Amino acid sequence: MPKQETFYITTPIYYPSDNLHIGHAYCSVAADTMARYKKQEGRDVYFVTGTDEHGQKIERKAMDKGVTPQAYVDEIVAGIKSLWKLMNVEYDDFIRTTDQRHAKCVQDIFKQLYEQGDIYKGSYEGWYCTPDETFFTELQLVDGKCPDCGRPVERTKEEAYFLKLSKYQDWLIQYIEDHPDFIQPPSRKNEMLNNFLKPGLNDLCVSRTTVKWGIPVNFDPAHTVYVWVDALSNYISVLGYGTDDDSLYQRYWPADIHLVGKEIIRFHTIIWPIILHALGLPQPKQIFGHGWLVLDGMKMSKSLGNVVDPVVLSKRYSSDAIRYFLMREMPFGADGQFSYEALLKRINADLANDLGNLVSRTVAMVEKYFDGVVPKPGAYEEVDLSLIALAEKTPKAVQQEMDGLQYSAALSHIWALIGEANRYIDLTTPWVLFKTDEGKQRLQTVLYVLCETLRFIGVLIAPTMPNTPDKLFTQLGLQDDALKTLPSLAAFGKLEPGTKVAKGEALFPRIDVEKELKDIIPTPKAEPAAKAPEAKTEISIDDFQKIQLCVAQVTAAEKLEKSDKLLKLTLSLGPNEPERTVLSGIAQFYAAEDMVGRLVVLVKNLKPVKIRGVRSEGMILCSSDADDKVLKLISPEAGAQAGDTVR
RNA sequence: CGCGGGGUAGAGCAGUUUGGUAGCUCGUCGGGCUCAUAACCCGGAGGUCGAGGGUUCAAGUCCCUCCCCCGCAACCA
Repeated sequence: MPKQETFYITTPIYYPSDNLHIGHAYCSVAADTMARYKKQEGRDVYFVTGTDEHGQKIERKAMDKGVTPQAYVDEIVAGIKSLWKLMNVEYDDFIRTTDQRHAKCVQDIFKQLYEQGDIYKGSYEGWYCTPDETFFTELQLVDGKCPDCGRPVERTKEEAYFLKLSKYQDWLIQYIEDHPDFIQPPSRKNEMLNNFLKPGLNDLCVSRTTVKWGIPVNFDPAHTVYVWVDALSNYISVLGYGTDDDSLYQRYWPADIHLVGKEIIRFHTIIWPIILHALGLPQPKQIFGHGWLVLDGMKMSKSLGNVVDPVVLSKRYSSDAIRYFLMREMPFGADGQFSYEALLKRINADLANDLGNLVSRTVAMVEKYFDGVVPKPGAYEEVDLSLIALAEKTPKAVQQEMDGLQYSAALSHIWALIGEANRYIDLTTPWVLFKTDEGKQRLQTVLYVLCETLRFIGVLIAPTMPNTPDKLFTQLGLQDDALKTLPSLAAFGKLEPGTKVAKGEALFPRIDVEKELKDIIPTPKAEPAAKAPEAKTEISIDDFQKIQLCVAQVTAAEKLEKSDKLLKLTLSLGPNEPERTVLSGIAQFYAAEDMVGRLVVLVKNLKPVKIRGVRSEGMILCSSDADDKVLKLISPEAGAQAGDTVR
């Protein structure tokens, strides 16, 4: 038997500090769809996903919850695995960075790089936040303070290991330029070259002594392997690289595609190739940076509270519908809008009306006109041949788009065929044919052509929608698995006449969009606390006392660059408290210079947020009219002192 | 002058590499059909392709200038 051509595809390993959102699902569904497609083509496919479980953030989250980091991630990972099951993401292996096999591999890689001089011991100079036990670079600081807690930081040195990125920089530039497909889409390539590679690489700090939740450096246990050497190595540790049995590594490496989000393409196209090159290993064939699903123009993130839960959606509308939407709605590689309205309209228009209804009307006619038996076709006429020709060329068109990871374009070819099939019914008017004997003869051919076209469609949608083809084939009465394969689409007409169809439930029931939007938009997870209290909602004095208000004096003010509305204010809270920085959206009403010296009312214990890179520690009170057109500062009368309590 | 991406009908997008009547989906308006999931099919309306200048017989597409939006350094796909 000839050796099958292999295909190795990966998703990033996700960071399980929290449950995943629809954006993660987007990436995994894309990888899964490609894996299924390549399997259909007959390739020997290996598809890997996993989780990147180390680091301080998880350490802290676990501590807050009062559990061990391992227990914490175990629970999240269980949720992630059940999500993939729900969404039919069928991976061959799931790698966790806390797996023994992974840790061993990382330690070996680290050691080898150290021994050959690509990793060296140096010192990491940075800013240290003592209460948080965290290092930050100059750039990470916000106003010279800790970006996490806002407290002052001190300049400190920490002993650390470094990876010599600089040594390989010229090689990498050359490699990227010699391999135009290495980084996809091409815009990402330009970004990497111009922004990072050409200005020059700094050596990368790859160990920490302050973070304990990680893989220890085995020859220097005070150190923990930090981030990227740990995370990126998963792509080969999962294949058993460096172990006694590295058969998977031998079989599948180099990867055909690393699918990653655009925010981490940098690490995958700079650090990872350099690690591999230093180890003397071949490069992955392609790194594809896809875009983001954005919600109202905003990136989806937990902190913004605008995440969309794929579990809720999949359970409510079926995972096939969600998968279809994700792959169809936006071109892969670019950002795309997510909205519930777009989702529901897609489901109705494409899945219920076009596909579902086509199946429904075809099967219904076979039942009505031929007692449910797929008829035997006669001679094809022009109208038949034109649909047949389209059906026959669609697999090829789909293949071309899939090879370029253009999922949306691939699906639109399939839907063009669905559209033509619907049109074909109108052109041939089966209900008229049925009225005469001559017409009935002709009707046999028409319905056969439709049934066979449905077989084509069922096979073609399978990678994107794994559950639907079986339902479709069952209705068609198609049993023979050999007719459910991609190669079986080589020629039209393989469907055996004589099989019995069975009309079943609607493949995709129509959704009442307006009603549904009302039900789903205030998502189950929406936080009522985020809303301003209604006028009639009464609160107790205890509730009110949770809000600490105080008088503050503006000591400095400036307009925030690139912002129409924001002023950056520095506030004094009296001699005993540190100054605060607060952003306020009043620039259209107050000039920065007029603010200095004013007394304002500050919400003191508001959770700090980072806005446009600046940390805002509180909020100052204003009155506003109904449309927020007129804002007026609330100021205490003369005589109040900065730091006074307001109640 | 930091870098990259984007600005095309009410909404969401394709088209820009290789200049040649501006296209798709949804929505909207009108018609057809009755096999079907109030579905399907046909047709119409709706765009100074961000602004200005240039090259050309011809520019959404090439060149120049400008404006606006988004992202950009370390564990957010």
